[in-house]
Amino acid sequence: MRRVTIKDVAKAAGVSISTVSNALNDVDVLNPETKLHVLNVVKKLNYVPDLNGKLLKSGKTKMLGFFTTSVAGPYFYTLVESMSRECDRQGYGLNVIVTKDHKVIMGNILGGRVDGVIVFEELKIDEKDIAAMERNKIKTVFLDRIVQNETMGSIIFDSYVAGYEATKYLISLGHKKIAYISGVDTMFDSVQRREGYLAALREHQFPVDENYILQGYFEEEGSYNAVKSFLHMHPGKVPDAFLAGNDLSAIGCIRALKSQGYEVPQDISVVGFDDIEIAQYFSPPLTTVRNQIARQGILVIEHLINMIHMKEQGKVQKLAGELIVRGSSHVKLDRNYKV
Amino acid sequence: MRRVTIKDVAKAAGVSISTVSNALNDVDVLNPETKLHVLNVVKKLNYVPDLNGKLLKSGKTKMLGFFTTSVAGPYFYTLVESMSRECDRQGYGLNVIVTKDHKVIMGNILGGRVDGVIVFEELKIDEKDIAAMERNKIKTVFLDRIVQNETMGSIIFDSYVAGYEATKYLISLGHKKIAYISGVDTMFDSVQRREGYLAALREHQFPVDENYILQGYFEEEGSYNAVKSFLHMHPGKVPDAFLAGNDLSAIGCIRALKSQGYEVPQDISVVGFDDIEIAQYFSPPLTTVRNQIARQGILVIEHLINMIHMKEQGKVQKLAGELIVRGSSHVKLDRNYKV
DNA sequence: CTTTACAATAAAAACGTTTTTATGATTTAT
DNA sequence: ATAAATCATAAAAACGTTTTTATTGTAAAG
Repeated sequence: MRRVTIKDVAKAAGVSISTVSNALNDVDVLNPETKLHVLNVVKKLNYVPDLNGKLLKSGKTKMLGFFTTSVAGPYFYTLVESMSRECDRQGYGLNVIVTKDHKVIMGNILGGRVDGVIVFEELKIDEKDIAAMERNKIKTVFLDRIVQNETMGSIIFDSYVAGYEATKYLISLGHKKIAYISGVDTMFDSVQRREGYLAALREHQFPVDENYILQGYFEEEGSYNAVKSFLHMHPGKVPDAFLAGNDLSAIGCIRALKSQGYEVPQDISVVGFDDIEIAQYFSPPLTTVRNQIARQGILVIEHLINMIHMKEQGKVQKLAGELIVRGSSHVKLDRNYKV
Repeated sequence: MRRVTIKDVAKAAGVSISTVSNALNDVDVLNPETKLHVLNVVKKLNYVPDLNGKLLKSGKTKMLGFFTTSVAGPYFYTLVESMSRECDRQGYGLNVIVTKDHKVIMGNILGGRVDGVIVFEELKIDEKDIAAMERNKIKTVFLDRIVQNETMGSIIFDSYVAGYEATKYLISLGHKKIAYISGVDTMFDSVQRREGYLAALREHQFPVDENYILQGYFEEEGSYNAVKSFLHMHPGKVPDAFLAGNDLSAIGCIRALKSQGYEVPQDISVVGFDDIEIAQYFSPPLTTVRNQIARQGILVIEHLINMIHMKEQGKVQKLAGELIVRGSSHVKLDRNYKV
């Protein structure tokens, strides 16, 4: 049984296909009776317009494409969920393409299957690809790097501000000796967070002690070792607080502190970044700076659709983090004051 | 700057468009020299075939559509991740449509934008819709209900067996007063699990007490409240064990129990379903029945693509769960026995 | 040599729409 | 009363491909 097309409807209704099209698309040029008649035939034949024929003519797919190497984990599903909802709200669909196949990626992007593109996928799309996309005026939003031109923008987290705000928060609790557990020095986020931390210290005229910057490699184990060996080597200068490069580091840090008999947060406050899922279930629950993922998703779609509608050119937006205060941080207690 | 089409390539290469098409699609009818020449021009002009023109002709989009009301939470992202990978492996793309708009859903399904459909979306698609899909021979796999005909199949978890087995496990630990924290009554899984639970009770001639069936709505908060108010209203009949409709409910349940001074698992055992990521990090680590979600994702795509390739007719597959015993369950201790 | 077969390429049809242009019948204006 | 404007609908073109059919020119067969 063949698909019912507009032709079949036209024949059955005894009109031309243009009349059927007009009736369906509410073009007010038709005799109301004709229109009604056509719509009745449409219903009787269970006709549903083929979207492919439609889009071939219009050139618009009403679909956005999200290209990524994975959708696993809380970051991604929150992002996808939020993007999807915003797409739906604006009458678009979201195409999630999970692949590492460069040919598939570029074929889909340049092949006109989507009206706009969201890219999260480190390193795979190189300068040449971006040039090709720019040439074809493919509207694009990048999530993992900064690109900006007429048809391309970026929405990234402001790790600098996050580091700065987290440090200021610790200072506001009365802490004076604040250590930072660094991640990987080649990573943008890690460096930015540290710079924010240093800026906050400088602003308050706190001395910057190089020894207070540990290397935790963004991992629980690395952080655990770094903190433990620090405590061992500098028993006289135990910090009031640790700012860990991410939540995993914070967990490692807390474990190390506990193993040496310190209480968190009574003796020492610890703050992390990311608000990973276990953060709230950890003991103590982590104070951390959360990426506003859902908000990022909405901004991405808004910006993309604005570019598609030519209401906006590509721009770079930085999203501030959100401090979630939980149990791992505490106002500094006077040493002589017994709880 | 207009899009580069096959016409432009033909003109630039001095050949017909059919020759260009043949060169691109590796039809071995062309003079090798001609082919090479054409491909060079293609490269020079940065021509990329428009997928829409292509699919209009072929009638194949090489896209599968996943229709759902949400992608949030570990179940969905694991499923989407696994389906995506399998799609990618088989040369398909996955279209994730998150919407509650019935018109959008049916328009996309019947509009031929995808070659196959995966549906997870309670209640929205009714019998009439299914009839329309069957009439149009839309290849479909349902995840939340049983449908079977030539072009439609289902892959579901055997929640009944899971509920039954989990309950039997609790009974085997010596528990007698087992409560069930229900999810949403309109959801197939929730009902099935409860039926399995009831069947196990009946099999052991345990009385079924309606008060022991709480409403947790598949959420931590809902479960927390349900358990807390139960303990408040029936202080005399505290259960030995709770079977929670999913892991989130189990967590809410344990929190509620702890807040009232009960120890898990020493005083009360708690078992959940799903084995979400935090299940193993929770304190205590959750005993739970694991859905083989990743496996389900692969089976879905396999079945769907088989139907598309006419290698298979619709079938119903039930996937058994797997009991993961962790710290939240414990053999029943005699009340007089002091640990 | 002429016919037939074949190879290589070009031309045309098709996919299902929307949109532009054309046509014929009324109505309005002069 | 005739030309112009309007209305309702039909016909045709277009979107970018693939596929089918047609047209060459050349080689093999008789």
